[in-house]
Amino acid sequence: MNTTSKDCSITFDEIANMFTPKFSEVDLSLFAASEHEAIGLEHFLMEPKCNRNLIGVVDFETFHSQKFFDVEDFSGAIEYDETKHHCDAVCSNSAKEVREEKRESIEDMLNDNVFDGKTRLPTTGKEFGLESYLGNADLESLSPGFDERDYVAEISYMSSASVPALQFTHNHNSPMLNQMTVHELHEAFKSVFGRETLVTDKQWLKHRVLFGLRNQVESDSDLNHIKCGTTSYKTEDKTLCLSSSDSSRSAASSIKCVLGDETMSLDWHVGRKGLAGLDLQTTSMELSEIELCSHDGGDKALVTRKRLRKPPKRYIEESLEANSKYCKGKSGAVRPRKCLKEFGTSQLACEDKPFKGSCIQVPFGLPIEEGHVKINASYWDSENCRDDRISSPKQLVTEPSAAASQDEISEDEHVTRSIVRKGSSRRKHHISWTPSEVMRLIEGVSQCGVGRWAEIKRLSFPSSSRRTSVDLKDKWRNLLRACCVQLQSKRKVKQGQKQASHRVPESVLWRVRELATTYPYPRESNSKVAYTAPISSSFPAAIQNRSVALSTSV
DNA sequence: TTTAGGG
DNA sequence: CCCTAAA
Repeated sequence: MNTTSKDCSITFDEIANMFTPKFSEVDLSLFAASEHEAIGLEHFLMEPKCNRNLIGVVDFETFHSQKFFDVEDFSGAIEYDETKHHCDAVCSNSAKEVREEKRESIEDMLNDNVFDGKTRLPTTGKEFGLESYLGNADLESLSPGFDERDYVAEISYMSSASVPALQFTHNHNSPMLNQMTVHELHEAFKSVFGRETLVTDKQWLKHRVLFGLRNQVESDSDLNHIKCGTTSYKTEDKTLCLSSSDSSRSAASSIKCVLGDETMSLDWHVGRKGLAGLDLQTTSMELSEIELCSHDGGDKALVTRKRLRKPPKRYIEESLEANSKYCKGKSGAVRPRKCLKEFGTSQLACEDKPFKGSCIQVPFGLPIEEGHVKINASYWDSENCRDDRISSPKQLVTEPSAAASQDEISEDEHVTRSIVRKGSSRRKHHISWTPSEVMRLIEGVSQCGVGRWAEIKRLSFPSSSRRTSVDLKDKWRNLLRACCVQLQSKRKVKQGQKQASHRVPESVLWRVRELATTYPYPRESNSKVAYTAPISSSFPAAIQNRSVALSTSV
């Protein structure tokens, strides 16, 4: 957008400034159309009267690169049905109405299409026709009955005799036109547009002639393309067009001069680029590069300019991944295990950070954190009643009582809800161990022994997708730890009921201990065994019996 | 794949 | 719970 202020001297500075902040928010793809800005400005802004509404036009041209050409053609006296149609419709309104309308439409357009960071390249012919027309109408304060074919000439009539305020540096280098007198320019204008103009300003005439010529040339060869309105603006061969353009012989030569000029204006670059037959999208891309090149560095290495491409596939995938992950986490969905490896590091970044300690498996006997799912005594009381069959309607997360065989499902439900409750600070995929699971784990350990987690899983957690052997191992480790801690704390400090309610029932702990002694677990077992010895005397009879039964059953 | 162990 | 090394 800097280009705007550059290209358009003085008068446009203000406008450029107005744009600058907006553009900074948009992604670079916007530059795709920036070169048209210059064109559009050249084309329309030369008109003395148009300053006030320049913004709309500039924006429009800027961000609708495709349309630009059509606009050009339109003003260049091209038979454009679509445009005509709209012209007729719009012309029924008063000039002021049109102006307001156009203003609004352009603003909307900008808001909708530009500032969301995307330049909507594909546009329908109708859309374009209307918009472009409105843009022009506003500029020129068109009167009813206006015919698009006479558009340019009309501008001449309508415009005051004041000197065009805008000058464009890249148009100053047309030797031929520069040498022409006003009269000659008028002649040229006439030959190009088919009618005369009252404007006597040399610069204005020069620009008009240039653009008119160009439009003619392009329209001659590209009328079909233009008619589509939506389609790419493809030019076959500019040179051919020129020679075949008999509507203005002198103009043709002028164009040649321009083309041959070193300081060829950007729009000509555009035109040439278009020759390559690129489709519109590509073309606009190229154009943006050109624009950037010629204005930023001024170097001519147009081709080598780094493209402002869409983000690489990988980037997109990662973004999507992140988004979906985010959604998943929000909804508390249980992620399939498989995903773990696929998501790898990025997952780490997401999950490990917020986790940090707040998501550690609730250690039985330890005070449970605020946000955690609360397992009150009743939870375990019901558990204690008789082994596997836990149904604890009192759980905070009202889990429907279910048979042990079914609690996979009910537990899933429970877990899902738990996660939601836990909030964002919680680890995403934490699944609380239910009493039934713990009991089954203990059962499994008692039968298979510590360390045979895969087997335990097969026996006690069949078809459970969410408890892997690793999970069992971890849980067992945690149980041992909890057991140790709880017993220890129990000895040291006589805690009130409150804490007791959060504890894993001693029966469970005892069983764990029992099993631990039977199947020593590396490290933990050592320290624990050493520690357990003195306690064993305090075994509750009932539990002890059961523990013995369990341990001996293996 | 499973297990052990660190984080 | 996650991750990884080792078996």
